[in-house]
Amino acid sequence: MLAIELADSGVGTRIRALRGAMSMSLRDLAERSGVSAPMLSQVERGETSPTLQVASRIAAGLELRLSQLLRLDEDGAVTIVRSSDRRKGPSAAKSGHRYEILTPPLPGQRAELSRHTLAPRAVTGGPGDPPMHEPGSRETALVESGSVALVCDGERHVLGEGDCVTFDADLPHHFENPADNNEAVLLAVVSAGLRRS
Amino acid sequence: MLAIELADSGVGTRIRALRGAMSMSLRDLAERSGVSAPMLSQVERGETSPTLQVASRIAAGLELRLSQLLRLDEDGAVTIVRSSDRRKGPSAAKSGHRYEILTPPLPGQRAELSRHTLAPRAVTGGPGDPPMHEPGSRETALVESGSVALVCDGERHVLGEGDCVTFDADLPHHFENPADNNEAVLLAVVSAGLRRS
DNA sequence: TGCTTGCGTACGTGATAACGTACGCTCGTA
DNA sequence: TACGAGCGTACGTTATCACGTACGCAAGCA
Repeated sequence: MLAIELADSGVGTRIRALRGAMSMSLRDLAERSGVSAPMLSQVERGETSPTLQVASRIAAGLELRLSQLLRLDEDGAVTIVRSSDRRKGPSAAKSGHRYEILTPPLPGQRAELSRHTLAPRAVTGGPGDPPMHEPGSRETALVESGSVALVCDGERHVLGEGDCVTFDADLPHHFENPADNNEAVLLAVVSAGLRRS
Repeated sequence: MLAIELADSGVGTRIRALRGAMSMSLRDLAERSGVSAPMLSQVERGETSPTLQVASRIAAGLELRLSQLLRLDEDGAVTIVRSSDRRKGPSAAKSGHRYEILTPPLPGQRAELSRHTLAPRAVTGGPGDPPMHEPGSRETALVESGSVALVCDGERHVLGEGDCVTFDADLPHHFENPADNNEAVLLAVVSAGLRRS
């Protein structure tokens, strides 16, 4: 009816380009994929939206996984967060702890990278800080400069510049800067726990 | 007819799991996605193979891109190219690229942190470098010092010091140091694709 | 010119995807 | 027990996907 360009998500154009790049005819790809040549033609021109079944077969004929084929036409495969354009935590007015999140706020993001700066004697875990982590998540922290103490589940571990620590992020924990004069900077990677089914 | 399990690529099961994780009913997702509840039910049970159109709408209702949704069920079937067994990469004798892996080789580790150093004009992806990443994985790179160009899926992105980029790590990609004089250092976080539940 | 070979696309038919409606089911609640 | 309210699924109809066939077209060769 009104399906003027509903199906045109760009996949068709991409398929045609890939097929051309492999110098295959519609019938060639038809034989490889098990999808009829007229069907391929319609899909390539965006006149119809194939089912996942046939789309998967088409991708296979192009020696791709369907997700790979589709991803080519989805923006967001590459996301750049400029140093000037960061999500920042609250300023370190009182706590002496400030941080910025380096990874974009995309769904499907499974690891979050953040940089934390601790003033002398400052401690993470103040009000406004990310309170806790999802069960099953793990955290890796790399000391960029200065010195940092990790207090995790009651135990205290002192880390020097360049040291790297990995621990279960769903345990109660916080970082401290034990120095009296020097700022400390650390990078934290929090990887989410696996989803339950 | 014979369509016993033709449509069962597992995506239905995955949709049902994701919907449950968000504690949504079929009608909830129906409203969000614009796909009827009975249709969703059939898709979830693998009784029918949705078109790319509706599959895309379903993914949107789950706040995912279709490629992300599909990728979750494809990783199990694919051969895994392990990045590296050793903790340290080869010395940068010729390529001008050396790296070290900062995270421990523990089972259950879902994010790997590594630091890469690129000599002037050096390029990653040489022989001995980790060739590619597991399907479904994503990579985040932070430029510690110098300047770096990311070439991902044919497109080139130039990053300055402090910039951070996130992209699908199973796309063909490599880093270059475009400078003639200065070394470049970058941190890379590779988060593995989700495994089957 | 005429024939052949290959390309991509219009056509008509059967299969099926997608919809709206309505049913059976398990809960809390009166 | 009765009764909504919520869930997921069976049913029948319509839209359309997917196929096989057949057509128009351009290029290579007698």
